[in-house]
Amino acid sequence: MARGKIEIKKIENSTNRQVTYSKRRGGIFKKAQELTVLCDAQVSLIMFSSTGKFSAYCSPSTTTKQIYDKYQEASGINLWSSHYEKMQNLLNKLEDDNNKLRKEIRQRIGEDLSGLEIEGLRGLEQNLESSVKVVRDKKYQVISSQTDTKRKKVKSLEQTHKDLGCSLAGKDAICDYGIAYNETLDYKSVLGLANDASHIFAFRIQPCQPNLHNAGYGIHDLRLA
Amino acid sequence: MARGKIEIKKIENSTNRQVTYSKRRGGIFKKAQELTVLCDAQVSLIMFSSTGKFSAYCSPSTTTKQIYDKYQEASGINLWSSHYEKMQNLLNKLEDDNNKLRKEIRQRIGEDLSGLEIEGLRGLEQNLESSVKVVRDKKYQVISSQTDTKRKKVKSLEQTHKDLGCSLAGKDAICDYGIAYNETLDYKSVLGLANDASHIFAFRIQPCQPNLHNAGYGIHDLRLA
DNA sequence: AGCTATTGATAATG
DNA sequence: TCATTATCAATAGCT
Repeated sequence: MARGKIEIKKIENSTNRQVTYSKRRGGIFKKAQELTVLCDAQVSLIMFSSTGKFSAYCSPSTTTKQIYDKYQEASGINLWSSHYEKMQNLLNKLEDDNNKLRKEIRQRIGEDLSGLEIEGLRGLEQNLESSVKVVRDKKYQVISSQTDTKRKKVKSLEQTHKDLGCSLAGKDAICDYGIAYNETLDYKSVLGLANDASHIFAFRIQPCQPNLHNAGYGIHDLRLA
Repeated sequence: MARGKIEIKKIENSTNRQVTYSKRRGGIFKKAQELTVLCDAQVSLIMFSSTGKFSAYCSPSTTTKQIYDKYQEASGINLWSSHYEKMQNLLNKLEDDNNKLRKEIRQRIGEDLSGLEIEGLRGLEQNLESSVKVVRDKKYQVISSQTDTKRKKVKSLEQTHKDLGCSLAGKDAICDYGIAYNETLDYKSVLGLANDASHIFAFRIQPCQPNLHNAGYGIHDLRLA
């Protein structure tokens, strides 16, 4: 040191602290580099200032990662195990969940029933029947809601027409609206002639023909983990 | 330095090199410690001598692992990226799959139908009906197989009885066997009075009463990712 | 950033 | 390895 020695304790003046940090950082880096050359050593030096600025030195013959890997071996302190193990556990859990979910779906679509006894089959059957009922009810609900909407729209149009005084031959006009109404309500969907949205379900299957199942597995292959 | 300056190049004399290493190592550690205190810095210093001896310093306010983690962030060099990223990707994919599977199951049990249009509902309904049919067929198959087995067993027992010459009043004996047969065949399961195996399915639900669904979610909570 | 008086580090030696 | 010490290097305080 110079111009008087200093006590080794935190420099409270922030500017002085920063200046000293810069100077001494340079000094240590130089020392590290000299040690590397003079003594054929491998050095890794990482530092963060009080403001969070980071600097690092590493001997040219190696890398920071290598030094830390060697450090782990030498010290017996495993730097990654906690992270790694956590991830591994989470991974295993997710894979396990996934398999259970896939198996459940497979049973729900009528595959892989061999593991089930009579009680299980009964339970599954009842369960599926309940589900069908819910879906069917929902479907009817949607249909009737759609029908209502269209009907109201037609009525509203009729009213508008009347209000405008556009008097065509009354009977024919109503007849036309009737046709419009029927065309607007999507016949195909009500009658089930189209099934365009079935891609939502991964399984567009014929459960009695297992060899055909794969065709519809767009999203998940239930056989893989 | 002292008693004459030295050139910064590898010290060839091995003993001198070792001595210098020891001295300078102490010097750097002292400098690191001083920097830590004076400037409130965080320092990690790891070094290996040419003979493989390792020494390390770390600021008391932190750990080598923390410094290393910070170093990775600051430098942008992810030192375990190869392992870590692969795992992270796999993890994300599994979580994604998981969510899709859960959603699919939720729809298959009649929950979460709000996202489906009329076409989707039709598809799901048909799909579920197919599944019910498969399960029902399988159930009947199991039942009849069980029945056959029992029937054969009874016949075999009758035969044994005859062969042993244990002649009770013929008619009564047959009647008794009949009762035994009926008792052995699990009535409860055939009639659906018991449902013991339904724990296989996460959902023992009444789909029309969503507030009751949770009760049966033994394995997976489908609402969580 | 430079400067320099002063202290600290250390090479050579015992 | 340890201590000594003559030198050189690092740097605190100042500009």
